[in-house]
Order: sequence, then C-alpha cells, then structure tokens
Amino acid sequence: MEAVEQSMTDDAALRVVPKPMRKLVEEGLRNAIVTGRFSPGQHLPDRMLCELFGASRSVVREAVRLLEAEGLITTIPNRGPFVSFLSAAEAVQVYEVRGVLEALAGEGFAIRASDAERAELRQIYEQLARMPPDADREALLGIKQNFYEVLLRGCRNPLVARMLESIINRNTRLRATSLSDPGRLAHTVAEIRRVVEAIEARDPEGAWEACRFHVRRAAAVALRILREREEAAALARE
Amino acid sequence: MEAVEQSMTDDAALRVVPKPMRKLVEEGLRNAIVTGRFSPGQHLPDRMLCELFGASRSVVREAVRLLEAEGLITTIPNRGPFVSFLSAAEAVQVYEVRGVLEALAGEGFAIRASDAERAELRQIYEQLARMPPDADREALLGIKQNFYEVLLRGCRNPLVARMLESIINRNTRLRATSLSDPGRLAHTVAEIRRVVEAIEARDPEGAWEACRFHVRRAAAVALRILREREEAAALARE
DNA sequence: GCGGCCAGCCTGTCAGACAATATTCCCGGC
DNA sequence: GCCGGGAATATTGTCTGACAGGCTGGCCGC
Repeated sequence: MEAVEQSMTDDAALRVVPKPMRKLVEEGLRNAIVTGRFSPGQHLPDRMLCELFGASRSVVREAVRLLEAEGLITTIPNRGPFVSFLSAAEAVQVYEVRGVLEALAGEGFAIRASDAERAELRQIYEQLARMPPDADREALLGIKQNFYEVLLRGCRNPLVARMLESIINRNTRLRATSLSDPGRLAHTVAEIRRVVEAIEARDPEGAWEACRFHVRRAAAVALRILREREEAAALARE
Repeated sequence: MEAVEQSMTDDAALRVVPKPMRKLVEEGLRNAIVTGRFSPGQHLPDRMLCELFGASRSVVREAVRLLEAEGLITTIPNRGPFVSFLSAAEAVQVYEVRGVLEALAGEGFAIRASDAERAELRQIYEQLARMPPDADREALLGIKQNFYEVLLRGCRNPLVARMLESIINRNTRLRATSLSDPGRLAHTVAEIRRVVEAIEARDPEGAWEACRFHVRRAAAVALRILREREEAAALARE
C-alpha cells in the first residue's frame, strides 16, 4: 500500500530544505507585480522571465500558472501572460470577498489569538496612529501589511490566511493609493482602533463588525478613486 | 508600448479555441480526486499521470501545481504529490470559509440574479425535496452540485464563485457521506427551502442568514462523522 | 496611402538528460 | 532467524533543445 500517514504535512513543515527554484521564481514574480515593478497590462514573455530569474522555461511557466490562478496574471491564448488589470467591477468583487474573509479573521483572532499576539496587534496600531497625516504611502502600506501578518497568524485559520493574503495581493496597489488619500488616514486609524479594541475585549462579534466596517469604508474610497481614474482614461481615449 | 487594453479578458473569454492540453489534464486530475477515484494519501508519481493523460511531464507538473494551490494535493519535497487528507481541524477551517462565502453568494443572488435563475433554483430545490429519504448519495450530491452551479452563476460575483467552487471541491467527499447521513436529508431540504424562499422574497439578509445556517448545520454533521472516523482510525492503530 | 503577404517571435508542448534524493531490498554479520 | 547497512532502483527537480502553430509587425506592391 503506497499511502502515507497523516504526518505528511508535519514532515513537510519540519523539513528544512533550500527552497526549490520554482518557489523563488514564484515569490519574486509575485513580489514584482504586487509592488508595481511590473505594471498592469505589461507583457511577460517567458524568455524575459527566464533570464530575469535565471531559471528554465518549465519553472517559469509553473510560477506563471500559479499567479494566474491567484488573479495577478491574465494569460491570453497564444499570446502569453500579462499583468492583470483590476477593473472597478472586479475591485467590487475583491472588496466583497475581502470583507467577509477579514471579518472571519478578526473574529477568529478575538477568539483564539494569544495574549502576545493581541499585544503585537495593539503595538502595530499605535505605530499607525502615530503616523503624520502626510505620511509616505509605502510606509503606511508597510505598517498595514504587518497588521495583516499578525492578524492572519493569530486567527488560527491557515485557510482564511492564505485566501485573504491572495485577495490582498490583488489590490495592494489600489490600497496604496487609497491609504494615502487626503483625510483617509484618520478614518483608517479610527476603524483599526475599533478592531483592536474589540479584539482586546475578546469580543468576536465586535471584531467581526469592526473588520467588515473597515473594509467597507476602504472599498468606498478605493472605488471612488478607481472610477475617477477609469473615467479619466475613457475621456483621454476620445 | 507593449501594454494591452482592458478588453483582454473579453477577448480571452470570447475566443473559442480547443482547450489546451494543460487544462484537460488539470480538469481530469481534479475530477479524479474530487470523485474519489484517487483516494487520500495516494501517491501520484508524474510518470503515472503522464501515461494516464497522455501528456508530457511539463504539462502534468503544471496541473499538479495548480491542484496543490487548491489544496487537493499535498507535495512532499523530493517525494512528489499525494492526494490530500482532510483532517478534522482542516475541515473546520474549510466550513468556516465556506460559510461566509456561501452566505455572500446567497446574498448576491438575492440581489442580482435574474428571474429565470430564481426559477431554476426553485426547481432544483423541488427536485431535492422529492428525493426519498434513502436516496443514493451520488444522486443527492449531483442535485446539490446543480444548486451550487446556479447559485454561483446568479450571484454575479465570479471571484466568489471561483473561490467557493474550489472550497467545495475540497470537501466534496465529506459532503457526500454527510448528505446521506440518516435523517440529514430532511434537515437539508428544510435549510435549502429557507434559502430559496429568502431569495424569492428578494431578501438579501435572509438569504445570507439561511446560507450560513445551512453551512453551520452541514458542518456539525460532517465534523461529527469525521471525528468518529478519526477516533476509529486511532483505535485501529493500537 | 492602403492592403495584403512574409518573416520572425512567441507560445504550447514534447522528449530526453542529469544530479540529488528516497525507497527498496538483498546480503552479510550477529 | 533477525537486524543493519549499502547498493540498486525509482522519482523528483531542473535544464536544454526541438518544433508546430498562431500572432505581430514591417515590407512591398498597387
């Protein structure tokens, strides 16, 4: 019988082994897209990716396929992979899903996180609250990424963590611009405070609501910006 | 400038082209796992998959990678891909996520589905309600798959549809056994009726609640079965 | 100036190769 | 007879090279 015991995943997790090439390419490419080094609509011919990462086509193609499944890349048959656009319609969907998953994560954190994790979250919140209103967008984004990292770790639900992470990757660029929208920071801080307070009070329902509220607000700002942009682009085309 | 216009996705969708090999392999493999033709823990050496699907290693490996990302396959470094187990702990996570995504889909359906789609859903419900209490588990599963297909189409949120589909794939086998749990069918029918009625009343909140309730109930039954199984397995090992 | 044609590029797929690692199983020692 | 070690085998992870077919862009003729 060639079955394997439950310990599969444990073994895999414990094993310390140099990351396989394909993972490096995957991460590098994801990073390049999420941080905007490759811009939406850009063509990514595999020859280029091969020499960029020093990997072979097979490895590059596996990585591209994965990012395609995550929605970061759109492949046109016989034309190859392109960095995905995020249309306003798609952004609506992204925010809907992000809303419920983030709420679930917040709820789980309120129930299951350790005291140390609660403290970490509070600390990151304090850091955010201290930022000046005209702070650098990348700095803000970095702090919020930390916030999510702790949240996803503490919610004790790796599945939610993975799905939410992928969703967030998809709209990181948009978040960066909406985070630095004038006047948005103060609201963000207030919304995050509600989340942190509910979590400290070990109030799952409160955390759920606070998270959903935060995402809804963020969505409103982001969609306004995105629609303005799309209108401007439509006008420019005429 | 080698950027591409928004129409990217439309073009890709409209184009009618023979499905690429890699998609065929992906679907075939996913199907084999979901329907249980490959059982959890089974090793899937790529040579075997190559000759099973008549494809080359590169194509097979891309497909395996994708199913790994979906959670259907677990890869152990230097050992290769295995059909994933679904532990009770993971099942809890799956049901948590499925609950909120399904609720979101139900809500969206109540808001945005067409009259024809509402009628379709009602029809599938009637079909389910007519099933005898000792109905075949595969038949029940088939009807519920149809239900989800309509639900996911009508909720007008392809992102939710895709994520929920992948989540549901992951626990199809478990659902099959819990669907045919004695006495469960009557509850299932009643729960689905609440969903359908809320949708017909164009009551998004009601649909949300009905969906969440349904998943919670399904989760309770499935987890009971799964834990019994795990205990039995633990005893058998001694 | 315009439309069609041709060359070149890129994708999608295959086959084969090779090092590194896991597993199997046989054989010798106790 | 049993156990441990090590060779033989299998499999993964990756690379290279190849080739058909579709797409693009530029050139040529009109």
